[in-house]
Amino acid sequence: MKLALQINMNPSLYLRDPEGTDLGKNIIKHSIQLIHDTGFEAFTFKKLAESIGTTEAGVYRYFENKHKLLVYIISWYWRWLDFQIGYQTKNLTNPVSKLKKVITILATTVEDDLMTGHVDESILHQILISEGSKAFLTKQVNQDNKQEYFKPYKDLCNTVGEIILECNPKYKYPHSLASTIIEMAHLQNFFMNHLPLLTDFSKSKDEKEIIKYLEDLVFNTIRI
Amino acid sequence: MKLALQINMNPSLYLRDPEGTDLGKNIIKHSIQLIHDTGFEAFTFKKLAESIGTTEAGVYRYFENKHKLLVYIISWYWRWLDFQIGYQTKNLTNPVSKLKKVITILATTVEDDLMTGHVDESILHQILISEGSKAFLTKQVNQDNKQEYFKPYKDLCNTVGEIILECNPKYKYPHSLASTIIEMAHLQNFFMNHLPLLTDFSKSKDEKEIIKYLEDLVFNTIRI
DNA sequence: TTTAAATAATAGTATTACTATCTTAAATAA
DNA sequence: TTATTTAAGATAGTAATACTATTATTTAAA
Repeated sequence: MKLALQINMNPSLYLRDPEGTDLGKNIIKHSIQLIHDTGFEAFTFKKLAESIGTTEAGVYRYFENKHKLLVYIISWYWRWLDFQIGYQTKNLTNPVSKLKKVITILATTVEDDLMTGHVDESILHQILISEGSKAFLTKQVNQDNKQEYFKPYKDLCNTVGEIILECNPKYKYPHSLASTIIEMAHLQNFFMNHLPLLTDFSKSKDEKEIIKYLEDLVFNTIRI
Repeated sequence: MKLALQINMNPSLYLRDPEGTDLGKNIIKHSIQLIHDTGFEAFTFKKLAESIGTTEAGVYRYFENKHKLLVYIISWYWRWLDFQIGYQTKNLTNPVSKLKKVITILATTVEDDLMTGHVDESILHQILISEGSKAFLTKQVNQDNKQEYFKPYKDLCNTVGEIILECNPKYKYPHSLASTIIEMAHLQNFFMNHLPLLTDFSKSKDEKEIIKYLEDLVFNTIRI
């Protein structure tokens, strides 16, 4: 018996549902690995096809282009994070503990979740750090947004915003603070590892420091 | 008589100094316009050459590739911001006023500075919002960093960090908070205009709201 | 005035980002 | 069981990108 967590995705992101076939699952699995290894700029469908053992045309039958594949992968992770937050905070009654949990989830490199066979969440977390913002920092962002490509991000932001409001119902900027926490959980990690002088964690290079920084930022801001 | 502000750039960013010739200045001027119009992904040296009225080979004599040109442009703006902050805060004695000034400078779309003939700062500000993080979110970030490409960003971050410490010498994360302010001044602007549900400024779409959010964030965090 | 340097003009290459077509293999329906 | 749809594999082709190289022409400095 195998438990499976099914995350449902926006169908206009793909031509054929990658969850439905072995080749599809391989496309997801190998693209996560390859984007992580080479970076999104150098990532091509040809290299992906080679690493799977299929042809370029085979990949194109599933995804129109590499941008949509990136958005697929990134928004999959946003949904997964949203699910994790719901799951890991559902028994907590104290909103401050909830928010601390949220920060920890966002800022910690996760272990591979066995409930999602072909997706390695620990690599996905790295991709979100390095490539995440490339999903929306494009000229087509408004069109993509109309197609609801970023709904998972908005949902995640909303979940976090709700918890912020539980801590302090009068706080005026719950969504902005939520997106700040999410983005900074990733960006401070990138800076810590690659441009350490932009952070105060250059010595330890420890994720726990990022968590402490974010907790200090958030709880002072909402005055807890 | 013409006042000119000369910003000195890292020579390993270019093959020939673009500040030294008309063609060079045209490359900077038109690339700022073209990157803004088409986005960095669609920006090519061929299109740039056409818009200038020169040839592709002409551009390649100045810059090895479009990534270096982007880093050149972005780091020019970091330096300019750093200069602006120094200039506009030098007569302020109160550190809190200084920090407010900094936030305003970072979050406000500037007007074209006439001291820098061929550079339009208001467009550059837009480029920083949409393309800025692409300068460092690459696989080559460590190499680029060794070449000191991001020194202007670090200097800027340090300037802001110093002012934070003037406000509260005991605050523990001046660099991280500085990079958070800089990044969020840009990203909240992008979200406000393209993904408004990730912010709390969806109705007004007013930069002043971002400033208020950042001031609230910063001064509560450092407990002023 | 000579000479060196910068630019313009042109051509060429490997790779990328696709599209199209045709064949084969596997699953399903009649 | 056969017929038929459907997915996958194999191959080819194209326009654009990201360069490099070569030669000719103009401009500027010695």
